[in-house]
Amino acid sequence: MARPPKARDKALAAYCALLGTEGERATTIEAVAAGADISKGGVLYHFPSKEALAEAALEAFREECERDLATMAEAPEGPSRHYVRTSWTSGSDLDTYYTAMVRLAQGSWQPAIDALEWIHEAWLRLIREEVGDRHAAEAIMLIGEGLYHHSSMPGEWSRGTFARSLKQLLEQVDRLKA
Amino acid sequence: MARPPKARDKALAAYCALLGTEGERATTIEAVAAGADISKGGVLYHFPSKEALAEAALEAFREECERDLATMAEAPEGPSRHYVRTSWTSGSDLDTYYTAMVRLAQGSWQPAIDALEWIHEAWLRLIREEVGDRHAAEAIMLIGEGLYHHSSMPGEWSRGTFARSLKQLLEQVDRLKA
DNA sequence: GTCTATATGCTGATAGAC
DNA sequence: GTCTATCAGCATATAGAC
Repeated sequence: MARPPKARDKALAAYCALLGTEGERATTIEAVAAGADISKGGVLYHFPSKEALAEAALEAFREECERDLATMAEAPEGPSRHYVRTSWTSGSDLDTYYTAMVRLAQGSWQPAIDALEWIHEAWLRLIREEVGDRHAAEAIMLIGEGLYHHSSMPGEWSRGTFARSLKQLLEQVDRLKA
Repeated sequence: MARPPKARDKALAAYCALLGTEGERATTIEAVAAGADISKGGVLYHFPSKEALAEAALEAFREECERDLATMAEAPEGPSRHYVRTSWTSGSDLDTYYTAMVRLAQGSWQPAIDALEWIHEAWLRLIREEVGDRHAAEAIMLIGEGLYHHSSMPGEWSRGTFARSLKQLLEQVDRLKA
């Protein structure tokens, strides 16, 4: 796994992006191949089954999470602000993998459900270490989740409304921290 | 439409429930028929195509929304608390239809996207009329959205964590209102 | 109004050429 | 490693019996 073939990476990226933007139903192997600009056979060489794609996405997600937890724990602005700010989908790798995991969990794929529970628990723990009050920490986390939920939704209204408000929303977070 | 056949209602309910619990991929006409305890042909008599099911769900959603907006506007506890409290999925009709709409929107179905933008805008307007400050209102709405997002997710952690906290989360809402 | 049986097309996966 | 060709199975939808 030192240097995975480029086609493999492209296919995995296309798979995650498609899940997020088009949903599980539209995320066929053929669509993944088209998105990655390779053939169906090419995809199935690197990922022998469709579930293998999901498993690879899961592993990549876990790796990005470890990285994110480290950054969040040491963020100069504090974990709460870091968490809420980055919940507004910015197109980062973590965003893409997280959205893909949510779609897979919504399709009742147990490994994704487990991974999401694990990361939510970890995120909440970091926020709570900063904030102290358990329920203020939960409220802050939920603001982040709400932001994610809106930003990962198709349509323009959410984007217009909350993108403009991010800075002031972080001030609401400060009010809850106090 | 005075008294729609019972089988029709059962099929529509099964369709919405399946979308929420199992996802779009698992929501096949056969699964809907099984959930409603009728045959595939029976489903397709009342809903000539799969999209007809989605359209019926959309209309039912809109009706529930009108009802909810009226209740929310006149809630003795105030729109904010009402909104956040009912965002924690209770199994109401609105919950079921809303979750179904979210899944359809995530599958890029434009009518669902439009309907969700409309209701979010309406909810935010009511909260803002009570709260005054635009960004406090947005934060409150996002707490509700976060709650919905967690409660509609499979898995036990969210349920255990937030179900116990609802009362104290409403106190956080009060802090933001002030 | 509801059923069974069937046609058609799409999706996941395999085989084998290059 | 990547492609094309092909198969088996499944999902949507239709036809027609009851």
